[in-house]
Amino acid sequence: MHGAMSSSGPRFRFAPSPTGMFHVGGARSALHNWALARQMGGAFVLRIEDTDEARNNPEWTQGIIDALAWIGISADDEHFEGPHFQSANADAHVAAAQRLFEAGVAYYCDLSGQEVQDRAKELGITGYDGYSRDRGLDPAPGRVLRFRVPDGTTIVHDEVRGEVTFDNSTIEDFVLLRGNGTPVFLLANVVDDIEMSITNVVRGEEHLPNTPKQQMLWQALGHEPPQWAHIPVLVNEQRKKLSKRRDKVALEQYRDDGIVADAMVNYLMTLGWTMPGGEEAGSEIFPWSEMEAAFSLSAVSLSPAFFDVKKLVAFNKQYIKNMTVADFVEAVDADLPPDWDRARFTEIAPHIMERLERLGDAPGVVDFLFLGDGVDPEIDADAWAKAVKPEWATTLLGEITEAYDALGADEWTHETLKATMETLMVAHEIKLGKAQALPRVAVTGRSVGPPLFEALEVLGQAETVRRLRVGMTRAARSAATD
RNA sequence: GCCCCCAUCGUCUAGCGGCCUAGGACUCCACCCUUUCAAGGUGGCAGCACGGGUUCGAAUCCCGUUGGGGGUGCCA
Repeated sequence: MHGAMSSSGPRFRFAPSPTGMFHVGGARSALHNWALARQMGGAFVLRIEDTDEARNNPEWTQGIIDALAWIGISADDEHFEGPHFQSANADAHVAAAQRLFEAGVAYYCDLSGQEVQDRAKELGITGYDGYSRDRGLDPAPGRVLRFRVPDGTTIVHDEVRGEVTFDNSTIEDFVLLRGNGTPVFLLANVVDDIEMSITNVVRGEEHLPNTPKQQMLWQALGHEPPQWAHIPVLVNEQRKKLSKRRDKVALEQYRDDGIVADAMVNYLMTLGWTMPGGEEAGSEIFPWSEMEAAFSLSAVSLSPAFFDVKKLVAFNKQYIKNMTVADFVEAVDADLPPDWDRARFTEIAPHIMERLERLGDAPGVVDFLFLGDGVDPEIDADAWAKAVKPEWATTLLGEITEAYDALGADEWTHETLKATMETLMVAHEIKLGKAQALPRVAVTGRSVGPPLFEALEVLGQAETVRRLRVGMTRAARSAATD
């Protein structure tokens, strides 16, 4: 699973914490790293940040790998490296902290969180005031190790935002090691990046405020900081950062909802970035290979983007429509009841592909073909009432039924079925659109569905005629009650 | 409160001083086509937050205001 480390190109990383479902924002970030690593012949390093919280991760880790694979980030690809686990590197984190302490750039403090707050309130400031900076405390249980933030300013060079300057006086002496001796994210993250020779950190904007701190750590540890890049966050309709509590953010959920992976990937890439050439093409739909080659951080927008499910679905429709029948049938297989005849489904598949918003909608539009012979579909009352209303409707239904019944087996094709109906309808001076209404409801139970004649061809002559006859009976009953 | 970031149609965006009476995509509406529904075609509604500068000329540069977002943990 560990990819080749032979490449000398840039090393990107994706470092999710295994806290559950895979966030769509994380997916976009992963895609950016993936595109860059591949186009530059570098590495995409997957590191699972499993410190604390979720300790037993095999399940979640596999979930992350599966989710990545779904959007095309394959662990088998030569550019893929990992997964590495942050927890396996705990000793190095502590050792780095130790070095920082010995070098005098970090010091111990015995104030509890509460005490820090109380002092701040008393002093009228916010955060930690550097109380223990010069107290020369030794390590001891309960004492935290803090970084001694130097005077001056820290300039972060960001590939999407340019230069961002922070006045160090606004950065408090932050914690490196907790009272129980364990490292915090800020430290562990930097130490791991250094150990894994990461050269490019591309992550969400929410990390921008952490960056000066991490940059100082890189330097204090004797390394040149990586090339930073902070991409804008994804927000909901309230313009708030997508949150697991309020919003539907799990990639897996969209997958289960019938969103095609390529559509998700394509849509995610349009958020904050525009594929060159899209305007001329009049479309934003592009194959991954082209987006991967064209993606550039300097072209990424600076503002948060709303994750619009409507547009995602529009993309999904496009992708479903453009699938091959074989791929489509394979993709919806899991959504189909096991007893449905796959061969029959394959016959009708081309006719429903351009009508679906989501893969999961497929069964619901063709279920009338899989009822089994002799089983009547459930007739929608409103649809039926509307279809029988015209005075010619019942008469025409009868004529069609007899004509279809009289057809030879080799004549049971959608062309003949259509031509037969057209011949009969002229006497009533109506168009095909109206003529097919009642037969459609009689056979399928609904007023909308796949093209009628194609569906009837698949259904077969015997069952079609049988249902039409049932329809005749029903029509007679409708007339009686009127 | 403090720090940082951001600001073009409802949404995602193109635009990087004159090509902009601001272009595309999604949504919505109308019409055409049509075997229902879709798809497709054509057209339409809709935007440079505001105020000052700079300039012959500003959506584009500068300043301010307002608005939004992110961060302010011994979470990651």
